[in-house]
Amino acid sequence: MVAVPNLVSDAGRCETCPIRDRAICSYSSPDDLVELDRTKYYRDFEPGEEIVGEGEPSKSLGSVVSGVVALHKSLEDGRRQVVGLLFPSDFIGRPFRPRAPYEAVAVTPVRMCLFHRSAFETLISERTALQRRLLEMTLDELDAAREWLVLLGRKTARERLASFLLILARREAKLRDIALTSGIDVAIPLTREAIAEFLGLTIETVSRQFTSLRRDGVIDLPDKRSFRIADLATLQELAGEEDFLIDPC
Amino acid sequence: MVAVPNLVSDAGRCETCPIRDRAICSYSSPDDLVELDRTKYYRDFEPGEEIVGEGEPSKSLGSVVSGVVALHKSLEDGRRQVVGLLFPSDFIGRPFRPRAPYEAVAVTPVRMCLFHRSAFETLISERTALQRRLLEMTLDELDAAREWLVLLGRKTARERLASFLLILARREAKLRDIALTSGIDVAIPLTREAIAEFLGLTIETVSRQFTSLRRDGVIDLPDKRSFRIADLATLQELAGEEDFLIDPC
DNA sequence: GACCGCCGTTGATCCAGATCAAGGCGCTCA
DNA sequence: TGAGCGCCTTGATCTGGATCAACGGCGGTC
Repeated sequence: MVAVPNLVSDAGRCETCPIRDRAICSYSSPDDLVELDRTKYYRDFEPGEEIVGEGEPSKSLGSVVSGVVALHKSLEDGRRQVVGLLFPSDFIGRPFRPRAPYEAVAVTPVRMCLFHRSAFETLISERTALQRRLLEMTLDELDAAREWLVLLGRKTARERLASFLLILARREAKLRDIALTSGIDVAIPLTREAIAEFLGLTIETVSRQFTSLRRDGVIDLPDKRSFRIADLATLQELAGEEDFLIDPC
Repeated sequence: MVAVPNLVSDAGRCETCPIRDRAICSYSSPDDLVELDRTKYYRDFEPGEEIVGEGEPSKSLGSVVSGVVALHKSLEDGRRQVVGLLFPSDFIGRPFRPRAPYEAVAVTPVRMCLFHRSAFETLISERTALQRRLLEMTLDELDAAREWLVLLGRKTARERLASFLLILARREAKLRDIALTSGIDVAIPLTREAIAEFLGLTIETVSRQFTSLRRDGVIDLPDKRSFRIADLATLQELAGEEDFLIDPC
């Protein structure tokens, strides 16, 4: 631990950024990029560390560079629901509104590319490419949230887990630039508890559904933090939607 | 019934529009407004009439001027979930993406202020006030959708109905420009079935919860299409969130 | 190398809400 | 005026997932 443990002094320039072509900056001109480069800063977070507090005024906002972030909302009595799962290139924060209506927590080690709120609000007002990209990303996230409403409102526990596993598998396939087929091995970056909070279930039910899908030959479970698709068709049928998208990269 | 029954030839100009100061045009300059006025057209829809089909390429998009619109998504076996309830000034449609991932249906008689897709995409690219406003409205809708995720993921049937009734009551209070207090009378513009599809419940459960809230002195039910708040504090406590917003007008 | 704490699994039981079933009420239309 | 129908309510029963409880494995630590 050093004095300012999480501030990354120089982690690279925008041109070589791994999320350059998918994040909020992807429509930005070289000229814009110089400005972004000057204004941005990186910060790292430990698993479990809070990135934005629920209802707190957040001073900064920005993109996930690496790792996984969960957005939580809670009821007073402690019931919790994950309302969003963010992967690299996803954007966190609400320009033009100081306080976030949810809590953002690092699920894995996370690196964020951040802007101070006021600086970002200036940037986005002046650089229309940024605004346009943020609008598109927000519309995609809204579509994804609405898909999730169907899952929470109407799907069974088994269907929910199948949907979740397919999201992870699609991400993995896209990342490794391979087709989504039976046999693919996929990492599960969440604990059973986080999965339960995401799916609107309890941890016990999630565990039982894992076991049940394995017993029925839909998936293999080499260990607790990964799975292998044994029967893609069945998994897709269970998930109930061909072109499901939660993570609109 | 005339030849073109739903097209409203001249229903007014933008300056006198009832949603002028809340809709997507609310940041638009007088100059912008002239352009909008020239491009827009009105169309009326009957209750039950489809405004946009699920997965269909939609040729137009625009704002709800009056009435209530529900956004539906369905699973193959017919399970349905309402993923959004839109009131006057809310915007329907997805610029830069031709097909809607949901079905929009008029719940009451509805008047829409519409633009042809290509005309709107040109407009929004040229007029940054429009784009900025659409971004804000989309961010608000995303927040509202995430509130709804908590409702569907974690709330009981009773809490769900209480949350729904409070949304209606807040709208009514704002519309009539009065404080939200016990005693307020509120119209219910939805059938029990539509409410059930919104709350992720069955029609029987919704009906039972209405009866139960009435029996417990939380609400009165003068008739099936309205209610009166008898005990606001209890209703709010049940809903579980002080500053709940689903309709971000 | 024994203890502890965390995470996940499994079993037993319970219960909120779904499902199945039967009317009731207020319309429209013949 | 009464048949038919849409909408809603109420009752009886069933069940998927929650809850309560026990335990197993595994990594860290003294």
